[in-house]
Amino acid sequence: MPELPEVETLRRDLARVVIGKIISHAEFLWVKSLHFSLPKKFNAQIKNQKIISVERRAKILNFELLNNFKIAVHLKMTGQLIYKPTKGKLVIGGHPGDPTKHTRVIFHFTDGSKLYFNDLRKFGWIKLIPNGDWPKFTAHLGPEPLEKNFTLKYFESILTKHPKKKIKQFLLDQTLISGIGNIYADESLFASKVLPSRTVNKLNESEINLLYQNIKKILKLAITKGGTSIRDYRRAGGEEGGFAKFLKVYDRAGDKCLTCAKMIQKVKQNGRGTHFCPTCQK
DNA sequence: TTCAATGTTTAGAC
DNA sequence: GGTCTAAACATTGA
Repeated sequence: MPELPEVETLRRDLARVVIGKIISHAEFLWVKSLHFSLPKKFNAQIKNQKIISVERRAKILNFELLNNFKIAVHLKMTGQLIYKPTKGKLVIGGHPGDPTKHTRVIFHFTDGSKLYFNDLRKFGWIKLIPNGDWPKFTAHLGPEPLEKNFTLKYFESILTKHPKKKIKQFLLDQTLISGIGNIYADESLFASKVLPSRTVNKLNESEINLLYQNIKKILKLAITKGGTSIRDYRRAGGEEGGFAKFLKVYDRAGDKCLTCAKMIQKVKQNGRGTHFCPTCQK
């Protein structure tokens, strides 16, 4: 599921409803979502703590606590964070307001509202990170593509350092740029008329410039639409994101290219499903 | 029924 | 070291 636009959408959704709330405790239906920490220890640290902000770094979402800890959440492929107000219903398969069979963790707030962490495939994780450990915890992540430090100059410099890599795998490398995943890699390459299989050192100056601009443009647009729901991704209220209908190649294998009407192709490239138009992309 | 596919990350192999 | 594969896991659709 979630790439930068989806996590950012969730961050905004959740910031509106959980800032200022006090956590009473977390309930673990699947303890391994905590990875190698223990529920007892985790709960001791978060009990009665106020959430002061909700942040995002790459595809990681953080709940900042007043005691200088962060609850960091990675949704990996199928994670969801669904907020359930004290009153009112929530719409996600089944009875409104109930946890699903994939609910792994429930955060309980003192006002009776709840936050469900659902994760079908159980790849996602929740960790408690002291603020002081955060820099080294995120040290491996490249710059945010929508921040000022992601300059064209930087983009060119990392391209130069990885001349032999295929451009799609380059875009997916979180140590170089953080937040791009399979959907937005394919979409950015289509918009730039570059085949995913192209080698980095074969890109010309105008293609590099176009790709740089398109990455930012598409990520921003996807955020304004609330991200892309293909299967599992949901916003904090349980709704689907609105960007799926704007996809040009991702999940459109066999459909007509919207530019040239030829069929969109799908191949497996380095283990990832990869969509492209064989005519428009060179 | 069986097999391959799924939006991520990373340890381990070469 | 760079680069690639497989694995963490459950479900769905061909």
